[in-house]
Amino acid sequence: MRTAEFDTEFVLRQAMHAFMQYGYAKTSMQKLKEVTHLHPGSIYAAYGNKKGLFLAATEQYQKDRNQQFTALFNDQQSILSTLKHYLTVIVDECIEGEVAKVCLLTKSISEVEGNDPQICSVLRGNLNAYENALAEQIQKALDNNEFKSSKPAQQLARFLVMGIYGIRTYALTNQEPKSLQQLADDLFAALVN
Amino acid sequence: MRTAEFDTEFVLRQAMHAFMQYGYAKTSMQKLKEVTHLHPGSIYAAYGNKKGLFLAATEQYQKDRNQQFTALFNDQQSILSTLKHYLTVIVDECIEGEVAKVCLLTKSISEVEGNDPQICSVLRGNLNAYENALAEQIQKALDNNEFKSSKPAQQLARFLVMGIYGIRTYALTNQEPKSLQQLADDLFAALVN
DNA sequence: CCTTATCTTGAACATACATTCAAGATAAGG
DNA sequence: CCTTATCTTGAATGTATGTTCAAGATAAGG
Repeated sequence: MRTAEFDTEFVLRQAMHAFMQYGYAKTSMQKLKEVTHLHPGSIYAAYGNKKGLFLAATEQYQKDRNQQFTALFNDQQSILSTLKHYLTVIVDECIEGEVAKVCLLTKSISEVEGNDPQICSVLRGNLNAYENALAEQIQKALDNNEFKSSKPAQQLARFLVMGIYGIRTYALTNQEPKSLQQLADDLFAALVN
Repeated sequence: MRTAEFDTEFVLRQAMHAFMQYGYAKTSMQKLKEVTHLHPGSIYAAYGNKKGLFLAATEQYQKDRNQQFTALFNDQQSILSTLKHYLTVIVDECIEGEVAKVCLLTKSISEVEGNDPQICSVLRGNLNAYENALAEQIQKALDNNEFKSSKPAQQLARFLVMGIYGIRTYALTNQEPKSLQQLADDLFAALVN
């Protein structure tokens, strides 16, 4: 008997960042070996193949994001002000060069859409859950009378995620912080009006 | 002396669709050979390498899109109603299964961002030109008193392209036509309010 | 109609890729 | 402390990749 030695979270976060930087196809097993400090045998024993490692890394990504999201929205502030702050966090992510910068889920689904239904379905599920989490917060804000809207929370949440996806893509064409922050502000204003 | 035999537009459009479907990395020269009906020697003689073919296909894509854009906005309708119609065209593109479906420019820049500065710079230029073309139309609409806004045309155009990028990405997670059209309507409403 | 420049053809090449596997190492159970 | 199950190691494998190149085909110029 013997137990595995490597730190799963470390391995998955390293893999996750590689996939974010290079994309699914262009992240070679060679690269994954390097960043995880694992030998092929260990990777294949633990995750089956490259796709398995990717899906595990996606799960870790989702976990980390959920934790960040929950931490932000479980503070004592109003939901609306937290939402506004959340948008600036996303804008900052789009700017800073070394880390984060893109959303693993949207980047990957854009790449593999139409080519790998299995991966797509997992990513779609994660992104739908994200939309629902935002809808829940918006519903709470409406219930608290933080703002009024003629539209249901679900529709507002959909508009919000559309805007977030849009900002992330726009950031690939224009990194100017002022432009991105202005988009975030305009998006927030459009949401609560 | 001898002149090339193949139809450039056919070749580039075929390559363009392959890149749209599979992405830059996953579109093999094998596939490109098949869809263009060209032998490697001819491709390499005409375009240098895979990247050259991709850039040429991108140029063709931009030409085709410009033509569509100009045709739409040069009709006799008001700019605002044309814009509204343009958004439904985009929504339809996101839905129909066989053709178009994604924007070659945003899909590609998302894939190669951080890995191929040359391709990125070309794509960024094309996307900025797109934003400027929309800004021009919005400025015209403002000049014609089709609507009023406290924001300059450039800011409105930026918000609009953000929304378009967002709709396209959102469509990867949810293909329901009603949802997408509602996003387009909400986006339009946010723009002109 | 012959020459010559250029295009077409497709086999060949080196490289990079995802994956496998057998040998060696090591921790837990008795 | 020995056994054994499991993990680690890294060389090896077969395939797919982007690219090259030399031979054959063909259109234009004189």
